[in-house]
Amino acid sequence: METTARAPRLRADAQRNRERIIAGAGELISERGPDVPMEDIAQRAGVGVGTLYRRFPDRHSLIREVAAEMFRRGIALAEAQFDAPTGWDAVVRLVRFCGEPGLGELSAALRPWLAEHRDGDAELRGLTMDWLDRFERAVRDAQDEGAMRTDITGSDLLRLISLTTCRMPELPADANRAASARYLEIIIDGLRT
Amino acid sequence: METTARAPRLRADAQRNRERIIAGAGELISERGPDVPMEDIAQRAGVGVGTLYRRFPDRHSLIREVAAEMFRRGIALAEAQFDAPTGWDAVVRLVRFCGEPGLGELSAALRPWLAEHRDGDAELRGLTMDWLDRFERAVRDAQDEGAMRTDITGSDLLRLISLTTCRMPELPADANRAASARYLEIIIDGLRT
Amino acid sequence: METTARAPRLRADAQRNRERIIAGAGELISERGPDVPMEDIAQRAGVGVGTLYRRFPDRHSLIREVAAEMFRRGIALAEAQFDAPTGWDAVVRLVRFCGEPGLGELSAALRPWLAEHRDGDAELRGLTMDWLDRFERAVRDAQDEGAMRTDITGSDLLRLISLTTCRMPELPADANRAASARYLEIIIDGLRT
Amino acid sequence: METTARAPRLRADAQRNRERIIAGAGELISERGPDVPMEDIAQRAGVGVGTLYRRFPDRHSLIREVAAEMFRRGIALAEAQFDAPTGWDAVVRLVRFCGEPGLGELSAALRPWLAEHRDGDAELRGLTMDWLDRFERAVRDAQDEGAMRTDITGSDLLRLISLTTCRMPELPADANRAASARYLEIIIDGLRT
DNA sequence: AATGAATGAGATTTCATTCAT
DNA sequence: TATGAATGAAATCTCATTCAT
Repeated sequence: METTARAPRLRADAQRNRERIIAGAGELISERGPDVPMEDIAQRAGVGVGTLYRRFPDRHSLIREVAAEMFRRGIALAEAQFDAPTGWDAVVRLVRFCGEPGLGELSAALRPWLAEHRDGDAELRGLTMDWLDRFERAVRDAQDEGAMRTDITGSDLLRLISLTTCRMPELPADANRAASARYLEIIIDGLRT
Repeated sequence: METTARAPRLRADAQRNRERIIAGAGELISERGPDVPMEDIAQRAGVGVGTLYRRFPDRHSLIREVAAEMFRRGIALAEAQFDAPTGWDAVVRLVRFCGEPGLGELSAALRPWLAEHRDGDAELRGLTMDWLDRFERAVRDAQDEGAMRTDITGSDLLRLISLTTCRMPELPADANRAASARYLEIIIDGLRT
Repeated sequence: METTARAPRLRADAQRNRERIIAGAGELISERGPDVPMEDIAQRAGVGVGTLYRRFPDRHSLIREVAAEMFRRGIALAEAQFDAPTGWDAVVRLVRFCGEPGLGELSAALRPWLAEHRDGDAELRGLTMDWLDRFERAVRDAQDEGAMRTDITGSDLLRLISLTTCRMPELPADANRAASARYLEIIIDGLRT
Repeated sequence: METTARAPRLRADAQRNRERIIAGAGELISERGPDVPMEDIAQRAGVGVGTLYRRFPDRHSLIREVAAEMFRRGIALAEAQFDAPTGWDAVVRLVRFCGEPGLGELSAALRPWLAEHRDGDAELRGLTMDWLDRFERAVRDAQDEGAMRTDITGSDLLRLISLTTCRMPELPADANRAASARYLEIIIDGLRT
């Protein structure tokens, strides 16, 4: 199955570059926000700027793709949870996935950008709805099993998870890191019936 | 008592300019992030860039002041709660204050900047500690009164409040707004013993 | 009387820069076409690129202004011919003006650009119509005096004048120059009754 | 007889590519000037850039060939007029040929490029001289027959023909088209004795 | 002191040309 | 041989900061 679909299938090396660009861009955006220079992104991916621009005509379309890919990963993961032993396990895995440093930081860094652009972008809107949808379905399954408290919706839970990754500037850096892990466990515990 | 401390007290109009710049910068940073052009900030404040630079030698020192002022307002508010009828009332007011759209958005927008710069800036570090401190004191007072549950610290509460203002890009804009208000009430309710 | 009108009147030095930019851009475009680097245009005008861009937000709007100014000069000249002793003199002056190296070359160099953009630009359309109009009026005056043959319209004449400045690549450069001067005289002679 | 001369005769398909490139480049240059991207030229010709560069080592040599081919076609046409019933017929055909939309526009678009490069390029110089030569010979033949006025040389006539194709930006697009056809007829009529 | 013009370094983007597939 | 991916130099454009008015 294709990850990116569209367009007349890339040559193997080009596809590899595309993936490295998306991955590298994700890292850099996590570290330094969505304004990080295109040149740096190219460098991180080990390609020239030209290659970056051949794949993504401008910064906007690159960031868009980074965001889209992030949601696609989430959706694929949710999809894969069909074979999880129980619905509860599926939810726990999804929650941990969202809390992973890579993903949590990226999604925090993209939050303002997405708030600005999501509504004008049909595909992105579709992806976020899709993601939210599967996430909520997983939650409902766990609730139907009786394993998870029922006074919380999927989107409540997503919001709670974001606590995990946001760093409070009132606290020193290590206090933040410690708190994040702690919150993740608290949340998972708190979800049990 | 001086609001701004330091420096040889400004002429009245200069002081007014300074305030308009800080206020305007706060708004723009909330709307468009801390990279918004200096020229736009000056315009929003109704002054020329020259004036902006006369007051703040560079972008860093301006943002720093915007952040500092934000904490000073919080500290002043906490201070003023000495006369609140009960400690619980004081906490509720502080929580609502943090949830105010203006403030909540600004602090969300400044979060990455602060995470990056707070540690190298003694005054800012002092202010955040001071703010956190008074906030925690208010919490403790309310807890001592027996009005507030005791398994939550001041910094836990601050983090919880941030749920109130963060917009989830998975949700459409109005769903976010609705959720924010709802969370604020849930949090306040949930704090009661 | 203001040449450029619009906008809140520029400071004296800024106005001077604006004029130097337009003039320099006109020269460079004549010499090297409408694609000359903006950096070179700035340099020719003795300013930094930044200044160029402050005055003209992008290449398009600069070229547009160069073209507009060219037509404004033509219109002003036509206007000034009210006091020419006879209508015939007015026409001769206008014809020579169009044939002047500065103007003729610029208008030749701008021809493709204008063909592409004139129709989408109301002000430019207005200016070209205005110019054509006054030119034709001058022609009619000379014809009414009986000094000029009547089987040629203003726009025919304009087209003829363009012969004067276009260089035929089939001929060596000096043959072209010689031919140009010769054509100008032939045209003027040929217009007499 | 070879059209392209030089080089070790191309394979049939390579030859076809070469021709499509020249043709496509001619069209694009007419439409968008000699700076049109190489990638677009390749696309118009239905080949990859690589193929384009295999045939023409750089942009200069491509445009050079487009121009050369244009002159070669003119020369061939003039050559073919040996069998025209009269010299006058030959001239009329040549004039119409130069006025053809495809050719007229291309030659107008190439004019500045040729003015810049012709002198440094012996083959191009030779071709233009050759073309001019045969054109003038045709004119002389017609004049010798007594069918054409004698106060006009071949190069005057070429210049006149350019009136036919040049678009005056002072006029709207359709006025230009109408005028072009009209001029062509006027010129042919005007050439008669 | 206030203004907004000027500057130029740096970011974005394009495209001629080379080279791996 | 044909293709189109990769490259990087050069162009466009933005904006923090300085400086003349």
